[in-house]
Amino acid sequence: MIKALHSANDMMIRKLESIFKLTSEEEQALRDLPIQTKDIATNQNIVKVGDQPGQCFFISEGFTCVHKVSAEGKRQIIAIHVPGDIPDLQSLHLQVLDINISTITPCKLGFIKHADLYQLCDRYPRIGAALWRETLVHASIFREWLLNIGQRDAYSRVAHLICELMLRLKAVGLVEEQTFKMPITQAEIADASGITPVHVNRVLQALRSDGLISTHRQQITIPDWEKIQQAGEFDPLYLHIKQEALA
Amino acid sequence: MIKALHSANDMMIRKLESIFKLTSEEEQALRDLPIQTKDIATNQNIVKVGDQPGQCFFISEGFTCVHKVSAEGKRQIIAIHVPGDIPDLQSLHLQVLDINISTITPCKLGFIKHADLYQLCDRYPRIGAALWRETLVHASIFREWLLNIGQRDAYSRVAHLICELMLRLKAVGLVEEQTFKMPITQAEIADASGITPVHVNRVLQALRSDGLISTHRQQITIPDWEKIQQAGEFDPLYLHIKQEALA
DNA sequence: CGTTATATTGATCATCTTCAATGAGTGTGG
DNA sequence: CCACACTCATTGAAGATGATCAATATAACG
Repeated sequence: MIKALHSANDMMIRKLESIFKLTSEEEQALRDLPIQTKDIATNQNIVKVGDQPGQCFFISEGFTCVHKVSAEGKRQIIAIHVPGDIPDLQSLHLQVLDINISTITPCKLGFIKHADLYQLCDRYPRIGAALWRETLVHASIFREWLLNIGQRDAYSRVAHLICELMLRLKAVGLVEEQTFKMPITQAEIADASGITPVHVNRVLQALRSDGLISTHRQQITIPDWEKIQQAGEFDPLYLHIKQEALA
Repeated sequence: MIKALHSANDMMIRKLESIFKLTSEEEQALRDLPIQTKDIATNQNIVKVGDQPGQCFFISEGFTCVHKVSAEGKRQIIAIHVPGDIPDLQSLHLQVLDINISTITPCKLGFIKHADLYQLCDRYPRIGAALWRETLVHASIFREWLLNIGQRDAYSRVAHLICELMLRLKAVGLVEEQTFKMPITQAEIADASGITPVHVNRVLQALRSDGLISTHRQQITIPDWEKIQQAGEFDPLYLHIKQEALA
C-alpha cells in the first residue's frame, strides 16, 4: 500500500467540482485528505456482507461491482461502479454492510478513513451535502434498475445497461467517438440484468445485427444513439448528471 | 390543509429516537418544526417524475408507493412506504424527481419545507446524519428488491415482500400476534414483484395452501415465521433495523 | 503452446404471460 | 333494502420468453 497524495485527491476534487463550485478552502481540505491508494487485481472481493469497514474507497481506475447472492446461490449485480465513484459511501452511516463489492477489472482504489470523512463533512457542510447527494444518485440508479429488471424484456434490459454505462463513462471522459471500453463479461451482464449468460449472448447478437452496437474485443461502439436509447427505453434523467458534463 | 403541531412532530421524534438518543435541545427543535398535515385519498398522486418539490412529506398514517412507468406503459413499484417513512427525502438534494409517489390507502401526510430541513440539518448535524442514514436504509431496500426481482422465482418474491412488510410494520408497532393489515391489492403486489396479477393470485394461493400465510380481508397472519422467511430467503440485515425495535 | 476463461450454438423444457371470462366483495343511490 | 356499478379476486387454456443442459469454438494468458 503506497501513500499517494496526488491523483486520487485530484480526482475527488474533480468529482465534487462536477456537483458544485468548491471554495479554495474546501479544495485545500480535499487536497489534504489522507488517501491510501492500493492496486487490486480482477475478481477480488473488496468488502463483503457483514463487514464493518472503518473506511470508504474511491475508484481511480477500473470497474467494480456491487452484488448480493441469494440463498440458492444466484448472484445479482446491483451496481457497476466506474472511476470517480465511491461504491461503499453508505458505510459512513450504516454500520454493517449488506452487500459485497468486487473488482471486475484491475483497479486502483483510494481508501479514506471514516473519521476523516466525518471531520470533512463536519467542517465543510457543502461537501457533506455533496456526498449525501452522491449516495442519492446511486439510489436513483438502483430504482431505474428495478424498473429495468422488473418490467422490460431481455433485449431492452441489455440495451438500457449499455446506454447507462455509455453516459456515465462519458461524464468522466472515458468515451470517444461513440466508442468506449466496457470490460464486462457476458456472465456479468447476465447477473446485472437478471437473465442467463446464454441469453445475454443471443441478445447481444440481436443488438449487433440490428445495428445498435458493434463490438471489437471489449470496445463497444454505438453507431446510432437515438436508436439504442429507444430500444432500451433510456431516459438519462435518473442519472442526475449535469448537462455540462455531457457536452 | 390544517396546521397540526402535535402528532406528526411526535412521530418524527419517535422515528429519530429509534436511530439515536436525541438531546432535549434536538427534541425541542423537532417539536418546533413546522409541519403541515394533509389528508389524501387512495390512489392519488402526491408527486411525479419531473417535479421539483420545495418540501418533503412524512407519512403519519397510511401507505404510499414509489413507482416508475416504462415506455411500454408497464409500472414498477419501487418501494412501499409505511407510517414513519419520508418517501421523497431525496428531493432535499436532487432537484428533479425521477419517480412518482402515490397513495395506496387513504393517508395522513405531514409536509415539511426543504428550507426548514436544511436549517435543521445545519444546526443539528446529528439529525442531518440520521436523515442521511434514512435515505441509505431505503437505498439498501432497493438493493434487496433488485436481488429479489432479478434472481428469485415468483413464489419467493412474494414471500419476501410479505416478510419485509411484516418486519417494517412491526418496527412501528403495527403488528400484533403475527397479524397485520396489508392493504395492498394483488395488482400492486404484482407491480412490486415484477410478475402479473394473475400469477400473484396463484402464488398467494400456493402460500396459503402451504400454510405460510392466512388471510382474512386485508389482514395477513403468519403462522410460521421461520417457514415463510425460508421460502422468501429473507434475511432482515438489509433493513438495518435495531434489534430493540423488534423486541 | 497448453490451459483456462469466455463466447457461441442447438435442442428441450418450464415458468410465467396473455387473453378472456366469471365470481366475490364493496359502495352508492333510488 | 335492493339494484347497479365498480373494483378486485379467481379460474382456465394456450402461448412465449427465457431457462436449462450440453457441447463446441474462440480468445486470453502465463
